Amino acid sequence: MTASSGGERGNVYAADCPTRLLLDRIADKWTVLLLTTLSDGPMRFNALKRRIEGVSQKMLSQTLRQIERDGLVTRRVEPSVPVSVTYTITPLGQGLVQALRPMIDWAETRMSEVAVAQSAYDARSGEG
Amino acid sequence: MTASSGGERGNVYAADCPTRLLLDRIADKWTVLLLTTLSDGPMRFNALKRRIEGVSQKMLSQTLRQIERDGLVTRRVEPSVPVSVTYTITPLGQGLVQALRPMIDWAETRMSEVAVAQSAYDARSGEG
DNA sequence: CCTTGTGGTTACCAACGGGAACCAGGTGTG
DNA sequence: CACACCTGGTTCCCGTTGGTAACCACAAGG
Repeated sequence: MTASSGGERGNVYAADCPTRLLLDRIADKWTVLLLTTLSDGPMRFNALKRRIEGVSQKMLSQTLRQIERDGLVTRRVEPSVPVSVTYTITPLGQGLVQALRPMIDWAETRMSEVAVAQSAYDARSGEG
Repeated sequence: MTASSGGERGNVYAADCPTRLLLDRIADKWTVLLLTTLSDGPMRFNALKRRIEGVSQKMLSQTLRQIERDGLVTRRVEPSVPVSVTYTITPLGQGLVQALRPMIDWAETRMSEVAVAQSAYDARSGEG
């Protein structure tokens, strides 16, 4: 093991550690997809819904509320004819997106290797 | 928006995109905690259970099975007296841990700012 | 009047996750 | 020999979570 690689930094392993609680929240698929989408620029509720395939209104409003509370996005309501709600990423949220980028890059570049590993695993467990 | 920041890289927004499926899997709290723990060195089942507070045997074995299938860790069974099962991270898994590190660092350094934002939000929604 | 669009909330139900019991197989103890 | 105990799981039960779809309010358009 390469000395202090992953263990003693803060204490993410304690269930009561606030960093762990935050990590539980940002290591969430809808949060990641929403933040990366919003890092492209402000977007309205239904635009987000159309952009991110498979997200339900429920999870969309719920996750948006959550990341708004965390200070990662701001919610602006324009009292126009059909009321228009725009979500904008904050500098704090932009910082998180930068931190998430390596993970997304990894998923994109290493995906094929993972697929190969999965096939090998399935073949192994198939034969016994 | 800073040109190609978050949108057109692959197409993580399509539900059928394999990268999105992989992202859904690695953006998971137990996966993140397990991989970072194992990046410190091989560890046995119950050692992992003791180290990561709050994880159930069920989720532990389930998540370990999953990341083993993904080629991120290897599972070695030693037929010793009480059978001993050791999990070791693979080079592929180590690469992912490196990619996850910025996210964890962000959580640790920006946590206080998030806490402030939450208090502000709660105060706002409380009064109005 | 009904339909379309906005941004949600709510009811209902399936699926996921946690807790604890149970399992297998050998070891130590009385 | 019976019994509890260690290992690493799996299974059962149940509560919480998330998905589906309906409903809400409001205004424009036909």
